[in-house]
Amino acid sequence: MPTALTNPSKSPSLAVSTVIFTLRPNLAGEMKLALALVKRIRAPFKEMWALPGGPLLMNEDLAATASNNLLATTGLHPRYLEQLYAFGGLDRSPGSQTQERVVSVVYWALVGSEEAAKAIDSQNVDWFWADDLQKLAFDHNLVVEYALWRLRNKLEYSRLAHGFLGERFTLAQLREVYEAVLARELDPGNFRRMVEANGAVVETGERLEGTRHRPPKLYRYEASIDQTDQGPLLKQLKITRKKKPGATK
Amino acid sequence: MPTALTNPSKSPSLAVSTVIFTLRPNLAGEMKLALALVKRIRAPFKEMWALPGGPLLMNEDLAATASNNLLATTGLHPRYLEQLYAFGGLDRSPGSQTQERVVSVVYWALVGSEEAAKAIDSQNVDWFWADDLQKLAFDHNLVVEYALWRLRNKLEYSRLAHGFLGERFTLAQLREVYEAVLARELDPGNFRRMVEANGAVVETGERLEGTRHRPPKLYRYEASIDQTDQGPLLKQLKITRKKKPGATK
DNA sequence: GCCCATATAGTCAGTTTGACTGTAAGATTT
DNA sequence: AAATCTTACAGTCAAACTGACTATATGGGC
Repeated sequence: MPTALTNPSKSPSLAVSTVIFTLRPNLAGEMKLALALVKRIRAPFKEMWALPGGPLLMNEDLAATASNNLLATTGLHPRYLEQLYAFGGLDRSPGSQTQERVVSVVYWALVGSEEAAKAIDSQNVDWFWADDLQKLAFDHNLVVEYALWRLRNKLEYSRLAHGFLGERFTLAQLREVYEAVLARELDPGNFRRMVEANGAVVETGERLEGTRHRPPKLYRYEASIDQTDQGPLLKQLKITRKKKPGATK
Repeated sequence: MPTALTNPSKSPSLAVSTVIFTLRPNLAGEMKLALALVKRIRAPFKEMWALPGGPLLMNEDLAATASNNLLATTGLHPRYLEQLYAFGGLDRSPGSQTQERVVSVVYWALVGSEEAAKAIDSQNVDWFWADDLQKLAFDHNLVVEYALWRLRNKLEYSRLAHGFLGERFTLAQLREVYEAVLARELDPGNFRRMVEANGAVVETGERLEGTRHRPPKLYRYEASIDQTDQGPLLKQLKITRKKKPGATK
């Protein structure tokens, strides 16, 4: 029987994995960035933690596969989903000479904090702090590191934070998201100035009552300003909403 | 015989395509951004121009496939090569119900101007201006648009321009690259200030002789500063670099 | 009422950015 | 050889931006 390398006419198979981020309060009550991992139940890397994923099916979009996978493992729907990278090295799995070679298209996703809290309920799925990660299966440490880097870079010039928050939020809550993702404190005044200058966040007119201090205003994202910064790729999605037959790109 | 959609257990096959950029002088002698396309010789989209590409072989890296493909079609070696995106929609090819579904991992590459000039010599391969593109096969117009967007965004905070230039170059030549890629004019003084502040470009001590005006200094890229900005992905290749340059005078 | 905690507003200096002006030096023209 | 042309290179100025900081506002708890 020919091994993978002696049969180069056969194409490697495709899988889709997802780095699922959320914010969770730690023991001290601070919001920290966490991600969902699943425990492998078979070789290779049996018993180690890994990113959730699965094969790409013939009748499913890449993004749909990621989304469905996310739903299957965590029971959640992503608030944000973006392709990260396609990993296709020859040595991604140990003993790859005799095994199937797999190319993984990795997505990264954000899920809301409240949903995430009550979501996972399985021995083999759990949340882990993003900044203090053990050795994971395959090349998943590198994958996570890259996803973290992308998340932190994109946060600045997009409305990514919305993926962690509800519809209405105070500036302090928004700042808390930024602080958790960037893993450093931000000056409240300067943060307010930055957000107001951006213009993507507007007042709702309401205030959050019930605090033991001055009630802060509630804000929301201005829907018309969608600067998620994927460049021309968003055209893909918007155009698919059009009617089916004979449509031109 | 089951078609693709009725046999979802089979995984889609994998291809690698590449957007190959170079700079070429137009009729007026100005450097403009161009890209290499190949003419399709069979259906679908027969006779239309498309991005060069081919299937992913079992014993080749994703990047190696892109690089080899580039060499096969243009006879050139890339000066820069980076993964762009994995395109895997269900409707990428017309009549996809009865055909193989293909997921394309797309790379984008830079090749030097001089090499590019004497490279392509085939009826079915040619250079096209990036800013004035006809309708291409498949979803390749979208792919090119995205590659263009990435190139323009990355140019600012990396040493991408090196991919178009020789080892030694004047600031005017470097500025010409920027102007061609960004498709707008830049102030020479401010450009010089920006480059000097960055620190990745240093004087060689030589000057370019033979011009009909004051001879400009020749510069080169400082090899130690490699800020191509792929985040942690570079660790894959080489274990180097830790700090960002940051401070400026 | 007073105090406390946070919201919100404003200040200030250092840095960056775009537009612009001035001077240097080799080649070409007269 | 002097005038002139063209680009290299240097410097100025104001507006915008940034990080650090101070001051005031306003509810709840006492």
